[in-house]
Amino acid sequence: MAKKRGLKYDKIIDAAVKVIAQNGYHHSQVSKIAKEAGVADGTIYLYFKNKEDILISLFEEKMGQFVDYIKHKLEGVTSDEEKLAILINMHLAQLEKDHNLALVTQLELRQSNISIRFKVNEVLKGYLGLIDSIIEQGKENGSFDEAIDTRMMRQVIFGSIDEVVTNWVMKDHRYELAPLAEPLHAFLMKGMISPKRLEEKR
Amino acid sequence: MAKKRGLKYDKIIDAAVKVIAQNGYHHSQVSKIAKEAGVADGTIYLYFKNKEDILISLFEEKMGQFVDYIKHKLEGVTSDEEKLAILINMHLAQLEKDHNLALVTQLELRQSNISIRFKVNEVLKGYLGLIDSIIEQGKENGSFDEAIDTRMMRQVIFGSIDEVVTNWVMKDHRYELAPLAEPLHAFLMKGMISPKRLEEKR
Amino acid sequence: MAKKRGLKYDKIIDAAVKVIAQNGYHHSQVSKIAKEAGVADGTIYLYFKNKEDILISLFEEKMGQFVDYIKHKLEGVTSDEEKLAILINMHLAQLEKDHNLALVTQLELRQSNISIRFKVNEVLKGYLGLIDSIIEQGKENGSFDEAIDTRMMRQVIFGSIDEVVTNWVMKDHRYELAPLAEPLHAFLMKGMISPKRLEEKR
Amino acid sequence: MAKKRGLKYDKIIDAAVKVIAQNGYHHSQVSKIAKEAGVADGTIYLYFKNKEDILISLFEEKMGQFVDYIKHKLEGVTSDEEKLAILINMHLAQLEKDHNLALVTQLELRQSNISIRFKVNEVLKGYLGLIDSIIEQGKENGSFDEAIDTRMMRQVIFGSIDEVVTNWVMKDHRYELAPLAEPLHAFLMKGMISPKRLEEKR
DNA sequence: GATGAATGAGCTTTCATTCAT
DNA sequence: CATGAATGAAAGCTCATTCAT
Repeated sequence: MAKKRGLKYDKIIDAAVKVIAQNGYHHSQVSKIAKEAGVADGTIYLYFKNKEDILISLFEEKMGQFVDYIKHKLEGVTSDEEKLAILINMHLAQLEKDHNLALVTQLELRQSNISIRFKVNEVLKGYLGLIDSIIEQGKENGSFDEAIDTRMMRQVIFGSIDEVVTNWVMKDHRYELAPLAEPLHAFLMKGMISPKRLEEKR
Repeated sequence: MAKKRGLKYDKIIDAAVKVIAQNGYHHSQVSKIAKEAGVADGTIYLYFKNKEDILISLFEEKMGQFVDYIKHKLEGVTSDEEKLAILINMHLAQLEKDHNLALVTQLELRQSNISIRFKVNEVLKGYLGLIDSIIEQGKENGSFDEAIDTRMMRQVIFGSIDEVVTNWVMKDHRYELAPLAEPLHAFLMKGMISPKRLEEKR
Repeated sequence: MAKKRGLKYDKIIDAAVKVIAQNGYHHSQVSKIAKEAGVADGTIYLYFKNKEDILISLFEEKMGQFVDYIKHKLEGVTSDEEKLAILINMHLAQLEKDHNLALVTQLELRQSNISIRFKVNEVLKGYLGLIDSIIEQGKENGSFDEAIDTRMMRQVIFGSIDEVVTNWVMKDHRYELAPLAEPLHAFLMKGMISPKRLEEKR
Repeated sequence: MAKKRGLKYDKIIDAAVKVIAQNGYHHSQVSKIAKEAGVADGTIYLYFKNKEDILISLFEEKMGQFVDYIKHKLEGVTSDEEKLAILINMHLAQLEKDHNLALVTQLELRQSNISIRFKVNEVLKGYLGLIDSIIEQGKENGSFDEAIDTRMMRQVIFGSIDEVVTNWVMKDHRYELAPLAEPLHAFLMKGMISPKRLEEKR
């Protein structure tokens, strides 16, 4: 029933990001999104099951691109430390490039009800899995401290980045975000680096 | 008009925590909270300006107690490292003690609209300021690395703790939370400790 | 939740009969009924579960009065033949007195969906049971032919009266209805009278 | 514009009967009927003016066949009493043979709005006229009581049969319908038979 | 202070119908 | 003839807030 492809599908997704960023989730009526997309209200329902589905699809779509892009950037990189650096950098850079998207993912998407939150988390798993795999590989390669619990390390990494971005959004994007990647990476590395590798560095 | 004190004031706050935790934010009508509190719908408006005000007051009230309690625990503690350990420990322990409150602060409160988010952030500033002061003092005392930006360090600390708690809540409190304080503290300390102090440790 | 009594309850029922008779069921918006009743839209939902519930309650209310009234008229009547005469007469006379109600029961109420039809039938059972008891008693008393199946006889009686009323409604009440009671009764009696009683009559 | 003939015309009519019987009138969207008929939504509008027109045409078509078939069966029958017996029998037997059609004519068709009801009644006139002509002829031939009003007699006949069928449909076709024709006919005849003929019978 | 009946604004979704291809 | 993607009007119901008692 709901077609997940087509020119209008993309138009509606983009309209939704814009309208929700501008008006907030609770004031983004379907009719407003339709108008912005240049389609009739009913057309929305040819492409999406309901209003919730717009939100989830929006996140799936953008998050998918996001993860794919980062994976692409990581290809060929051998240093585990650098991998983490690239991930943090891309995360901040991508959201800095699209203020509206940042607003939606950091604030509006979290206003939705819990059933959406769970679906969002499902989508997020792809990204969290990516972080996990970087950590695991680093531990195997002897780059990262084997003693550290992967889940905890991932929570610190994702929680830190997320908090940094949210603070930036709530401060109205008044400062540059990407430059915060380097010190954040440096800080995290001090906690993650394996004792042996630390020794070598001296 | 809205009195911020009284027996019924407290009853309503506690009813709100319970009702929101049980039913979710979007299904917590004012009438339901009134019923749980054992007062009439209209009575709510003698103590709170509107529904938003219940939420914000709830957070102010609980967060205030939370911060006061941690401040109290920190009194007399001289080691900066230990201060941070206590803060993390208290944070996790307090929320583990009250599942309902954890549900409300980690998930439900964030579903409200942005104007509430900003007011909640205002309340949160007291707690974030506490973290900042621990960091600053630690830097002054030579316990923490002076080179690290205080804001970033606070974002990492708060973001990490918050992510750890949210994961625990979304996993239905299926594991113990407080034991996660120690490894988290250890991890963070590796990134924060001053080079000089690190040297001494060897 | 839905209060089945009160001044406004009656006002809404009466408004519904009027509005539905005038506009037809599908063009009788809840807001229109509320306006006619002189209450707010939301007030409707303090007294009725939903729009369907107005219809069913309307029928319950009116049918209840209808059956009670006929039962009252039958009190003290001993002749089974006369009982049937009174029932037919009352049925036609009552509906003739209230054109709007006749319109609603004969046409509009049957436009509703099947779930309503079944509930309406449930309410109707009280009336059909009354007819059944007249038949049974007549058979016991030797007034009516024992050989005739009660259910079939009731279907003929009710079906005939109903068809007569519906024809009158669809002909815009352009002729008098009550006078049709006598010939209808006479006709039905010829089929129902017991052979023995018939013999006596000669 | 709307062609009343063609292969697809019949396909759509039959699809409508099936879909309405299965899903109920209010859940029988044009698109569903189109799908069942194996044509595009738009094609419906090449054969029918609008949705109402499908319903009316359906009834015209089926009712026409129905009346033709009964007329055919009545050919050559000379006894007026037997004519009525055949009519009742055919009426019940035809609907018993097609449960879907019975569902549609007895319940679903009556859920449509009043303008349809009037058009349906127009179509019904052919059948009612047939009943009328049997009555009139019977009165002329001295078989039926001349004193009885033809319209009333027809209302009793049609009302009774209709009620019998509706009861059967609402009881989910749980018993056999055709066997009810004989007692119904016998009952009606007792009221209709002319006094003179009755005398002869003794 | 306390009550709770009443208010009425606000929005998602369906589906008959059209028309460019 | 046939298609089916697109249209857009239309309405039931909820719930925060008020105010007469």
